[in-house]
Amino acid sequence: MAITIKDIARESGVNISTVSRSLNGNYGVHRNTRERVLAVAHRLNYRPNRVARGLATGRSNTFGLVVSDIRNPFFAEVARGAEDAAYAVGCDLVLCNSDMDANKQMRYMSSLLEKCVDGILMNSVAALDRSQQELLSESGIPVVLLNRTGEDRAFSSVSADNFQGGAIAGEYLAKLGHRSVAHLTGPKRHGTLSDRAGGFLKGLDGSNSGIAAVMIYSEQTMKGGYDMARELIRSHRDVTAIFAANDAIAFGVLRALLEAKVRIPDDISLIGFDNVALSEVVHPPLTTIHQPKYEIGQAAIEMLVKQSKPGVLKEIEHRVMDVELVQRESCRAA
Amino acid sequence: MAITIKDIARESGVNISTVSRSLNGNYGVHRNTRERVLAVAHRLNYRPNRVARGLATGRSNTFGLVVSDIRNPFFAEVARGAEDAAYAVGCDLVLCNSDMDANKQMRYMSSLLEKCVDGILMNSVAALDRSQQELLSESGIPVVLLNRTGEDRAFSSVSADNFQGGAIAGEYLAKLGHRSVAHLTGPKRHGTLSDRAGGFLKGLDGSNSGIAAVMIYSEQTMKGGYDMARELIRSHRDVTAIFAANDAIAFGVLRALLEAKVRIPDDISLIGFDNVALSEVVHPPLTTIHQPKYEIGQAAIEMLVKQSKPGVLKEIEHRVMDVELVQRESCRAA
DNA sequence: CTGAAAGCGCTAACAG
DNA sequence: CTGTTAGCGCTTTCAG
Repeated sequence: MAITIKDIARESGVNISTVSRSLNGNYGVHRNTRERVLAVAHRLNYRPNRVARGLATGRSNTFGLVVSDIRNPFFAEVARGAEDAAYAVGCDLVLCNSDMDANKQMRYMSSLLEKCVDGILMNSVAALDRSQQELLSESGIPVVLLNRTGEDRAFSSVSADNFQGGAIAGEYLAKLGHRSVAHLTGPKRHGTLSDRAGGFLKGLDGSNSGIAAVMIYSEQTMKGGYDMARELIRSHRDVTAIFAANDAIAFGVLRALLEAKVRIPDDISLIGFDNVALSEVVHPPLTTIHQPKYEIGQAAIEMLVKQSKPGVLKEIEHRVMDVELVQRESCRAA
Repeated sequence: MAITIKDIARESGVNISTVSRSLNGNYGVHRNTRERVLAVAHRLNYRPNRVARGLATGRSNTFGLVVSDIRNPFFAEVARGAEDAAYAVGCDLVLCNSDMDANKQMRYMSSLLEKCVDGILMNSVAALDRSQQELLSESGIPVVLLNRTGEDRAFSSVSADNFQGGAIAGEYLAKLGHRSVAHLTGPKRHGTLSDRAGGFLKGLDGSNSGIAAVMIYSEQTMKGGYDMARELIRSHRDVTAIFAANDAIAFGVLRALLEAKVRIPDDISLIGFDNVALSEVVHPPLTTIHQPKYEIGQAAIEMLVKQSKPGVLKEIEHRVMDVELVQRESCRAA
């Protein structure tokens, strides 16, 4: 049987509420009493029961983290930032993998609410549907959405400045003198990716040189990148630069071009987005747009912490983080 | 205010204990009563409070997962397997990153115990020290160690068959006709890595051809691999094959050899260990020893689930998972 | 089959 | 400053 405040109360000859007070805040309790109590607690190797405390206070000091798949390096990085931020304030994180499956996501949300988490950080399947929105609003629990700026205005969000990132990529390629470029990306209507595409076009256009951009849509994976690149070199032999909507796509492109004996950057320049760890490992090291993944996770938890403070009226907040160009070796002047 | 069994009891004109019984499917309640109660619960959109239940039952339906860093693809994969297994039995996982720091690890263990988790899965910093062992044993909570077979016989463990994996690598290289090989690995005294090294020597030796193996020790990271490879090609020009103790090291080797214009596999063959996702993406695709990461996480949680069942006397269990050779393009006959 | 009642371990008024 | 007393929401004897 674990030892409880009751034991330490008996042992130190005070009431359990005095023990509780001594253990927690510095409210009115005599120095000597507190020290005695603390000593006993230490001697008995007391370990508070956080479940009981949670039931009594209504706060669990736990946040839920719902990502599509923790194996995705992007989310692993976000998760690490989130976990560190939670650890810093004495909270912990329960990990959920939704696989972008609306049902699973719903089940996880229920489960998290039942556990009385103090907040939820998630990259939702898509804009939340009505039942999910209701579930969350009614619960009154703070939520921060990942990569969902703009939509779901009912909830806070944090994401990178995807539009700006796309624009930087476009400007960079234009400045290097590329006049025939391609953008390889995921599904056409995908918030994050659409922003990158829009920014890219805007960036290219900034040079006022009437650059043509061929857009190819597929899966936002390495396989998708591989397929799109093969299609591209078959159908558009004049393209001299490619902007891949994320690094995974870029890796697929790398592979396809390598197989086709198209040299990077000599024949075609390539720029990615994300700056995942591997991007500096591949050959040639990938020039890409850095997105502050760790900081995104961190910021999200900080928002949750702030919003979950009792007495704080939670106003929704949209935070967008800066991105930046990381020049490596996959791009050169046309 | 969330609705509780009290509300649904009042609403359906029965006692809360009947509600509890109906909800939990425990027998001893009339069909009609149960159905009526369930209907009301549904109508009121009842959501059980798992914290309260946890306090009453002493079980939290939560497991702790302590890894050094979730950004390490190996652990991300293990975590995914673990999370899926937990999800399957209605439990969830709290994620902890220890950074291989004994203090952090200790803090996390305390925190998990305070939360009354039903079990802990962890890759410990090293053999657990006395205070940690005591803490865990006294808590009586089941623990499964990752990659720690053999040591800490006081706790269960699950890991890949590292010795066997090393042996396979050794046999493979020997069979390809390599007579001068090198093993690039991490710290000399590292359980997992030592097993791989030992297996490797054994595998080479099986060919009875007196193969010489130069051993180089450094960090088990890409950087370590890079450094070791540079040292190797400077000091041992005769080596024709390298066994990297893990894929990260192998990636570093890849990079170093590429820079030094040493061709793989034409000049030097390279084999890794782990079979992380990237290993088939790099150039050339890496031949490596596959280790069932997902299954390891899964198996570990299953062991925890079994051991945490009330009434089951927990006997420690050591499970070692099979590994296998994945032939790709980084090795060729000498 | 169902109700009453006693907690699980801790916090938080409210008295003194 | 400290003790008393209610609960938090749910499970679980024990009666009936």
